[in-house]
Amino acid sequence: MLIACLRKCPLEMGICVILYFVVLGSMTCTRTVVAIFVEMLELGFLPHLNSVSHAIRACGKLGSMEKGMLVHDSVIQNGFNLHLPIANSLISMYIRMGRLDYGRWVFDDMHDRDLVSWNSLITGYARSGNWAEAFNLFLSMKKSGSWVPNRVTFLGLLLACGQARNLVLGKSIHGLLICTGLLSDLRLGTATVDMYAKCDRVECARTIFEEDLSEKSLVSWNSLVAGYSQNGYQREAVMLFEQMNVESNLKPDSITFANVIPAYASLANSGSIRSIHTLIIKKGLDINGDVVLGTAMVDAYGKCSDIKAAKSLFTCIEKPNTATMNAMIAGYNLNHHADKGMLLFCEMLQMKVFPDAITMVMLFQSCGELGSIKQGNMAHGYCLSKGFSSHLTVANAMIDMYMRCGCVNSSGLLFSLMSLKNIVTWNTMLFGYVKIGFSAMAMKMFYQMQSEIQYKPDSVTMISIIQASASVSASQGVELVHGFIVKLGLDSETLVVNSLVDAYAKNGLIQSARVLFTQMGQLRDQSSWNVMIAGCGMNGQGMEACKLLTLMEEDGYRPNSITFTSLLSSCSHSGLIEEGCRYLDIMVKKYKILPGLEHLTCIVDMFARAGRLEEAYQLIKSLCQTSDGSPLSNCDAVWGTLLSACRMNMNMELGQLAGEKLSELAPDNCGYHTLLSNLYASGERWDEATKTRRVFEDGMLLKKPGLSVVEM
DNA sequence: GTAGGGTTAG
Repeated sequence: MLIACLRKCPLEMGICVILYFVVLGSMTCTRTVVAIFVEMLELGFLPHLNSVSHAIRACGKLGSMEKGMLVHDSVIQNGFNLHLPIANSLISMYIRMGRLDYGRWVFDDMHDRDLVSWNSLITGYARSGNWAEAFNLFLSMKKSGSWVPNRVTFLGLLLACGQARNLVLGKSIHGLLICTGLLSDLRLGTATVDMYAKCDRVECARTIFEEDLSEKSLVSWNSLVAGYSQNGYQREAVMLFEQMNVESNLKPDSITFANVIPAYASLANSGSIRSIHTLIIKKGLDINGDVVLGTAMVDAYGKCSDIKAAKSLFTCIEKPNTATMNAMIAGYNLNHHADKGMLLFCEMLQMKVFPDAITMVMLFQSCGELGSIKQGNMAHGYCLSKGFSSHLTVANAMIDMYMRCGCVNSSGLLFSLMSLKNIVTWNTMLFGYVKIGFSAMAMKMFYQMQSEIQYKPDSVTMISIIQASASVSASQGVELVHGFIVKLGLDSETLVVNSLVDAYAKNGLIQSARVLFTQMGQLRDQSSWNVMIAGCGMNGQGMEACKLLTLMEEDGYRPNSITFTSLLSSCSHSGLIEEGCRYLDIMVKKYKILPGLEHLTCIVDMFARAGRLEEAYQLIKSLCQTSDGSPLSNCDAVWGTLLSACRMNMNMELGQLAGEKLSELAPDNCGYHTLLSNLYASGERWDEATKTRRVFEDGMLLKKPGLSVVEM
């Protein structure tokens, strides 16, 4: 309608209409600006310089390459390309459309350039991740000698430095900003904070954030939160986020959340992730529409073992992308639903969401978790066909998959064929060998690794080697590896030392374990205490274990579920029944920890060892049910322990009760049926023994393929 | 006319 009217109007009218819509500025108006301009061209009007400029910007905003090129054609036909601002507009139009190649073409074709031309292209390259070209252009600009970089140039360069993690150049720009006094500029100051954060120099970023930024924007806070979060400083990220909410009057946006959520996820439990979720909704942010935010939340739920919440959020995300899929598959793998992870991968292909190298890593994890070599081989084939197998992390995941599936030779072959390896490659092989009991092989690899100077053993390597050494030459092995650890300077790593304490204790060298534990001092964490308590237990020093709990509390550590498992097991091994019961009571009443299967099994085992089966039975009856009287899930293992104890003590009556309970709870489990049958047999109650055996032989078990009778 | 910040693995 409007265009029909225009046909009858003079040129000036067209320009006025264009200006009117430019001022209005909405997307529909932008479309109208382009439509009117194209119509004017078709009607043969010679466009005015001003309207050409507006039309170019409108095309960039619209992202229409077709219209953009049409306008570009008219520019050339009318010789407007010689006009510097018009050529510059064309460059930014193409950059906005993601066509840097066209932008560069316009740039190369220009007779005259100004600082804007250079800046547009430098920033364009930096934003698209081609930082090398951004630096090259900057050098050419300096070489031409006509231009002095301004704040826009520096913004582009800082962006490129961050992406390239080029700290040397980043620092020199920082220096230039100090000399020119530009650091006080909010945007430049923030960009400097961001550059240091991206180059893993969070402490420099923090100093500038606090000392040089007199005013802080939301982007300033977000950059620093991201810096902490992405460089492994989770606590600092969370603390800064909370500080921001208290100190500044800025409101966190979706980017703030996307940055801080991974930090919360690696620190917190699912409860606090749920509260973050509520907070996001309260702030009115669109978690389903913003795929980056949604993905971060799916991942966080997965990491905190709340797979239900992860799935229900995942299904609500409107346009899930590759990262979203990867996060969901990771969640499934982590929570023992690798089968679902694999299914999701297939769905992903159907939905035409294309897998990337990370997806491949996740897929191999699923195959490894399931021990499914058939699927693993298929995934390997897919990887080869899509060219992912040259990725180092993908190849590492593949080695791990073959190891987990028991195909040691395939892993070995892959390893020997890899021209590019890293420490993770070696660690994967080492850990794989240790897990399947090939300790000698692991030790051999460790020595081989040390002969190749480019691979320096790290704490992960040493934790595998500690385990391997213990089984290779028992006590001597641990001491030998301890020596290596000291030599490598890894004796200040808590995880490594905990592992050493554990290995000493497991090999009966409780005195060495104790000395090391005492030497740890500040290095001790909660796990150190747990390991030492368990170590005392397995060396028959139950009373020592109990004393350690008191010391642990005095040291300011709160015992957790694992602590009590170790302690109860210690009491059980040392026949300390009264102490065991007391600690169970302390665990429930003082520390509000609900007894899990592992605790109950220890307690039953403790009574059973002392032949006090009746008490064990009463205890299970009272503890193996939830508050509404229904049985606790998976509590068959506890009844199994009792049944086993009954057999040892020839207690027919209780054994029968336990057996009945088990046929209710785990009718499919061959082991329990055999155990009961053997109990009857040892009491010479042959009829019942035969009957029990027949129940499960005639029953569903034999109909299940793959199940075989396990003799106990 | 050019302008800073985000998700997934190891």
